[in-house]
Amino acid sequence: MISKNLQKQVYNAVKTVPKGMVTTYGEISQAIGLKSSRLIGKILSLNTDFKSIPCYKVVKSNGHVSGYNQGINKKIRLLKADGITVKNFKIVNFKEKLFKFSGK
DNA sequence: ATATTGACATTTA
DNA sequence: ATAAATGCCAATA
Repeated sequence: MISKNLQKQVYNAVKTVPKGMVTTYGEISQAIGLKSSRLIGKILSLNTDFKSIPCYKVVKSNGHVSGYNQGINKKIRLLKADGITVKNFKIVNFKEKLFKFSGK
């Protein structure tokens, strides 16, 4: 189990991502103050509470969409709904869609 | 204390 | 391009 405090930090970070933007596990981990992306994936997997946490905005650093308990297909669909173009499980213009917390 | 695992990232070859 | 190795944090056995 992950400390709820960690989860809370992850949720906060994900919610900070503006519409039409996505983020990566690495960015979130940095935003939390860690350097490991694995924690993020695990925490999100424990919750997958897409009602409150838009974890569909979280993708891999290379722009490849992965990880979604509800189904990767669903995640892509949600991304498209946010204005993100996904092509063959990859985000188009990923760099332009990537939102960096880097900072505060 | 160590070993394993997890929706991963980065570097090197 | 892919494959292998290393790093990293937290929880569990």
